[in-house]
Amino acid sequence: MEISEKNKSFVYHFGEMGSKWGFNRTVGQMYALLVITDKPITANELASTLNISRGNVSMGIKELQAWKLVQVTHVPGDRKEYYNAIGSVMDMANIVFEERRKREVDPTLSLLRNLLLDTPETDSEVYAQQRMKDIHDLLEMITTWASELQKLTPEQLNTVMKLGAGVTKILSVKQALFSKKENEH
Amino acid sequence: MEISEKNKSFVYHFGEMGSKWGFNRTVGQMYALLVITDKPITANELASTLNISRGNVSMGIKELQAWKLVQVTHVPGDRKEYYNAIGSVMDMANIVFEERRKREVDPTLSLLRNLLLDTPETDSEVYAQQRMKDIHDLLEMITTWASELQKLTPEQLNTVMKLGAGVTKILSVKQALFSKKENEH
DNA sequence: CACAAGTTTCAATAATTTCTGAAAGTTTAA
DNA sequence: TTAAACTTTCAGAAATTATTGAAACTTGTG
Repeated sequence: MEISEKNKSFVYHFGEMGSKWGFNRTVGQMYALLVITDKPITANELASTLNISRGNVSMGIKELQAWKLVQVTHVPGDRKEYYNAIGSVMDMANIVFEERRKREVDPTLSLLRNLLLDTPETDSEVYAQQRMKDIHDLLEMITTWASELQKLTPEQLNTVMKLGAGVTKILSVKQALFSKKENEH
Repeated sequence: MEISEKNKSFVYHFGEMGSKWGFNRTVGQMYALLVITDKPITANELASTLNISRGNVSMGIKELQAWKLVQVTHVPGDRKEYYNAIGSVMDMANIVFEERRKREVDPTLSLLRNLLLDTPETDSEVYAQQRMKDIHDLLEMITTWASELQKLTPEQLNTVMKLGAGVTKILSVKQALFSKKENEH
């Protein structure tokens, strides 16, 4: 499979980025290539295009499947497996966030809850626990919010996202509604 | 410096987590220890408490300072440097997000903008560019949102977070109000 | 200045992670 | 049932990253 210079720089860049987001370089490259390629690709094509071994591709695909980021398809009359990236870019982001929540945030919350169970004795224990509670509450707020957002339909989500700079305006609208309702009582 | 079993498990856990968030294990441990410790700590205390070398501490502190996550203080009549974690837990989260944006997202956006400059020729180029554009737009949206949220006061932020999916309700009300005003013209 | 009390640097080494490629495993079809 | 066409596995090699510790550096003080 031939790859253009542009696509090459995209693929290499996301290889490096991947390594900061929980994948290794080659897994990042494989996924990047799958994302920008229209038709499904075989393992051998991935290997030769990226100059990596066949075994490495096999393990990388396995990992991407564990992340639910790639799909296997078959071409009639062909025994090879064809791989492609699942869903829209937004879907991908959701999957990665969700999966990292499960792998990193959930165990952290569970540890923190445990550590927060019994009451602190000394001043320094009080301090440490307060910090742990702050971390716990922040993580919980972020994950709650994220899962709320994931409940929205794509259109609703889009509306909310486009809001951008307007968040504060919404707050004032809410304020207005709220005080109005209060007055009606 | 003595460290309780609880604090030890906190510190070790955040050492592992740190390695998924852009730090290495010992830097994560050092930071975790600084975060839950009330009074500032010396480099030698960090080294002996965490069983790591003095040189390692020196490099770790340097990195945490580059992230603007720790501060140096001095005790009168003492030549040693005392370190402590800067700000609230929310401040820390903001700093880490902001810094990762600078280091990872900004270069990615700049690469993508470059790749999107000239017009695609073939169908597969059109497809690749569309994907790159989707990624670009999503990253831009997320960073816009993040910087908006950072501008909010803790209370406002809390309101927005608690609002969650309820944002859409407010939005539809806003929509209604807006079109009413339009009609009044 | 000279020295003591500290911190930083960095070459060498250790630890960890990633990658390869050959062998083993699986599946389909004749 | 056999063989061809493919995929997976995994031990060892290579590459990368983290850590140590001793030497160099810096700074404050008598």
